[in-house]
Amino acid sequence: MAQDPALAQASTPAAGDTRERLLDAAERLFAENGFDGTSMRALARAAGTGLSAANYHFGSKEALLTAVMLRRINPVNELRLQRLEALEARSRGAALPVEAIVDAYLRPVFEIRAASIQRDPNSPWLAARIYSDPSAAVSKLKRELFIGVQARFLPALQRALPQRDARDLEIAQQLTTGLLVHVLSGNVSGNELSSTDGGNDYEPLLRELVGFATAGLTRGASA
Amino acid sequence: MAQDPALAQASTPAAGDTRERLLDAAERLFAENGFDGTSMRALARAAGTGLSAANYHFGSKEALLTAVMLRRINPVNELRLQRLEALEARSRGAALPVEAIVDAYLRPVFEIRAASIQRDPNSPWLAARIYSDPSAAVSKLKRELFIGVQARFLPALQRALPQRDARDLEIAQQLTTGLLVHVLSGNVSGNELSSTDGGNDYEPLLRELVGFATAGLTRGASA
DNA sequence: GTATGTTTCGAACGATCGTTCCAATTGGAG
DNA sequence: CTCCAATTGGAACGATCGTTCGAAACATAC
Repeated sequence: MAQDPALAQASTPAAGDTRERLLDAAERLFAENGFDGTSMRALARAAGTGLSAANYHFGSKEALLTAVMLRRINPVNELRLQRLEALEARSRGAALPVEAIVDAYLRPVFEIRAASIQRDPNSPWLAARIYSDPSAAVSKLKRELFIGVQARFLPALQRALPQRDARDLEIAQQLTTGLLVHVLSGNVSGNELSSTDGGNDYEPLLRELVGFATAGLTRGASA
Repeated sequence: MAQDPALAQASTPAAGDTRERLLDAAERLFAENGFDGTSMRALARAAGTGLSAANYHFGSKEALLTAVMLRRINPVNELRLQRLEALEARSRGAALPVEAIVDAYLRPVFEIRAASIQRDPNSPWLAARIYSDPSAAVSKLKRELFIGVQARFLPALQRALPQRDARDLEIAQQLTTGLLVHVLSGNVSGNELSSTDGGNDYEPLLRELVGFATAGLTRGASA
């Protein structure tokens, strides 16, 4: 049956973005119901595709999870490192302010989310909630994605706080990550990371977060 | 077939502690693999019981989860409130040191775990890891169990830090809970909450935790 | 002894899981 | 047009899920 071309195009919706729609749906559902709590069927239905499309594009549920996490985390980590390097380039070897390091570590998460929301107000951004998923598949990925950046930021913190015990400082750094995860998991009230204001209303929360972490890292040492 | 009485008794192991063994196994498995990632069959096998025993004692998987969490959290919350009241009774209306409030909030978790380990070195203590479970069943319980105690501690913090904005202070309090959850989730290296030293080696980690949280809560205000 | 209520177990139920297979459809290249 | 590779949807697979059921095994009171 001869169809209107525009309609025919709609029958294969938006031409090959099935893969992206699957990623979006997976991100949202994994975040809301966890990895084990999300079925491939619910995922395919949310993406508006058939069940086998997900397995065709990603091979398995676990591979889909990996793709979801990498898509969100890689830009964040790149921006983090870029900020840190910019700070170091400007300071010419001198120790950086702790608050600047913390800001370079935390802010990119919110910035990239805001950019994502401005592109699409309905863009899911619950990826970080996945980090608290106890599923074995998640735990494996989690470490790999966090450890690289943390290892890069730790020396900067040590140079900024030479008087603090290196071991304690490492713990404090991991606690900072804990703060971030807790916020992004939605466990902090007032965490309206919604689309109002184009996702740019994160500043008060981020400020509290940076201040809290900076204070915790510094601790008695000269700020 | 006539059996040795001791052997016959062993066939019904330890006489009716099936319920407790189910709770222990559930706590361990829920913490390791999440709520959705733990099957009733794996749970029964770990407890050394039949599959239907769990449903007989608890009625459903979700009810079992509730029982697991209540068993661990109630003693902790009671001890928390008891400590806070003791502090207030001694100060006779004066504002409490922030660090003392934070200590009263965080320390009971580690103390009760240490006591639990001394009773049974193999005692599971991963209950708090459940808090990071994104399962819907967990989320529902979580708020109820946390909110009561937080609401009791917040006024004490506000009296101790009257110069801080009440709203920011509430966020900071929730961030403190985030620190605790992150530590108990095993995401902080050096978190060897193992049975060595009878579980009493938590002091360095707890000290870092209290110090971090206190600094974050206080922030610029006079300590 | 019998009777009663509690506890445990193994089998089975229907539902849903992740994955696989196959036919149908699509979009270009020759 | 034909042909080919990429993509999609629907049916089906075996496995496992939470739960239910009925028959044994148990302790206890009479």
